[in-house]
Amino acid sequence: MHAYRTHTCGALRATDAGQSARLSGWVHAKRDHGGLLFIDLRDHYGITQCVFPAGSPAFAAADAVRPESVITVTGDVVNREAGTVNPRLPSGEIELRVAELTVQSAAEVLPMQVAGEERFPEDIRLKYRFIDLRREKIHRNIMLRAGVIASIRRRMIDAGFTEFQTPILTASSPEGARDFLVPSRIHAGKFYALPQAPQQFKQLAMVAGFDRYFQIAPCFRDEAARADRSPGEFYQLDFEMSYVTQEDVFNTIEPVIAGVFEEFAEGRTVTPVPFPRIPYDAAMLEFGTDKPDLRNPLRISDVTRHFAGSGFGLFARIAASGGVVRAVPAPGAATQPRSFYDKLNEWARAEGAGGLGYIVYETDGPKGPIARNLEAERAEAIRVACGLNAGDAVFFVAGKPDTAPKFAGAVRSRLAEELDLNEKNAFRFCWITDFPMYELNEETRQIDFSHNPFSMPQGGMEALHSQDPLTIKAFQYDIVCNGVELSSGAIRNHRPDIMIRAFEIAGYKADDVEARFGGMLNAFRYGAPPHGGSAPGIDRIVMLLADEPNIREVILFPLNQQGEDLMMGAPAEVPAARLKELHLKLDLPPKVRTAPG
RNA sequence: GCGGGCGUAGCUCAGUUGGUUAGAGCGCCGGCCUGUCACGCCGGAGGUCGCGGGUUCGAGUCCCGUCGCUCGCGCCA
Repeated sequence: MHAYRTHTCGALRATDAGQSARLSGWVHAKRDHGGLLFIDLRDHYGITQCVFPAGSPAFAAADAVRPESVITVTGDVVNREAGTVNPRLPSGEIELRVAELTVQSAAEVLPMQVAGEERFPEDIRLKYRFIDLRREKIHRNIMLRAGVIASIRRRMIDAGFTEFQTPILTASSPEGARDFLVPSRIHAGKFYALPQAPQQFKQLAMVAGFDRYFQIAPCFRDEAARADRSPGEFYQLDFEMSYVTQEDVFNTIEPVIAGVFEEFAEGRTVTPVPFPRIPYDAAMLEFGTDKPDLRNPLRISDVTRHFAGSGFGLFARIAASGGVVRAVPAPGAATQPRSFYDKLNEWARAEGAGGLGYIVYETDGPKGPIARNLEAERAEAIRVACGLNAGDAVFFVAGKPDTAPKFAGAVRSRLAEELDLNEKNAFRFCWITDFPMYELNEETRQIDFSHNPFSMPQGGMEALHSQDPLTIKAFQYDIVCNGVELSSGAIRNHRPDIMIRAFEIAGYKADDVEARFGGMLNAFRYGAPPHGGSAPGIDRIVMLLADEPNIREVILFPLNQQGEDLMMGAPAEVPAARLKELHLKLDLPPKVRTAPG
């Protein structure tokens, strides 16, 4: 018989009754009945109940063993008597009658329990992650993550992509977030940077003629954490394709994403391909955000013209001074009590809005403070414009064109929650397309790139010379699922002349561009294919599929919000000799935290 | 960098208007129990109420500061 096990703890069934078996695993739970003792033995595969009858030699050993100790037990597989079968356990028809018990590793008293569903504080869970990961939910999440990544690899390879590894020790990225730096020992005073994304490498792979690249790529950014953003590092499905238009990219990656979600959907519905394509401007109008949750059926409309010159003075004045009025429908809300409207108005004020006006369309006409001052035909026109019927209501957000639409988006989310309108058990995807190439920096009054400066402007060189920069769109797109931005991508600018002009508009001189992005520009001078791609976030995909609001629930060994590894003790101080070797001298701020607590 | 919330036993939490010896459940230790399955029952140990200062006859409770955790803003190709 094998030294540790003949079966796993999830393997034995009624058909195995009569055999002898050896199992190894953790003591999940122990139930001592005096003359009879049960141990639920757990491993990666499942749980098997082990019985230690009175007087058996293993009884005393079982009595002494603490939960989460690792033991090996040998005995006979027996059918459970009628009435003692556990239908919640796959192995619940049998149990192991133990004759021999060996303790492989005795556990000390635990800082947190594995059995049960008690919640434990994050710092304890992270410090004892190896115990936390034994718990069913997170163990399953990590296995889900592995399954998702395997599925992505299979589907990408089937779609003709090749996986490459790009450097981890590389040069500082030209844009975006703060880099993690690694000092060079050989080159005094110089630093490597960890890649924020393999952006330039994948583009260079296209220039090198590989046609379709992908990688489950680690990315490093020295920025603050959020619930849906892990500090320091994360993974993305980084991919790039040559000789493609934006539609080619969409048509290629949609089946991969939809396929992965369908594979792990477990009864939840997935948007069929092709995913809806929503231009940025339309998204900002209808949803008040560039990452709309399409499970929410509400659509915002612009009703500025209905209030312009109307009897409702407040909105008329806002309309006259260049402001906008946005309408958020609230179907069926006419039956809501007055407190419903008051509560929302209070919330709006707390959020910094002036308030939240509304019209309720009763069977005998429009009601509410606004309706009293608004001409009946205008109220009727708004009803028609918003597609409302008697019994519905509509809320209004009025203000400046840059803030009112976003707040209307918040109202849309809030109303759907309050009225319980969001579709359940669904993954609703869309593409957001046609992002603006540039935006006006409110502080400096200068024109900045609004997203990636390496995106191809729509209209190419001609647009850059003839159009108002703020009206130029880029071939830049996001995938959004249930209000979560999964990825952002673009058709890249592969033409040095167009790139220099694009940077010129954003205030960069040609020399600066050459100095900062010379490597890539140079590559584009020796024959570069038109190319584009994207990079969906792996962690966020798994979060959605696992239905977890916190990204740390889908990462094996995450850092805490302060970017510390409480288990390994990172970051850590290093010996003076190592610093000297790296030509570094510390210049610490006055208050240095030496030890936690 | 800024703001909200939290901090009481190993863990989850309760703790009245500031009042005398700070509680419960889980866990731990001991005892009882032959069919439980997060077993049950009885008993026990376990506390610098995050830390420091202040107000007060008296502080877990009020005030100030500070530290930690967490959520958000800034930031995030």
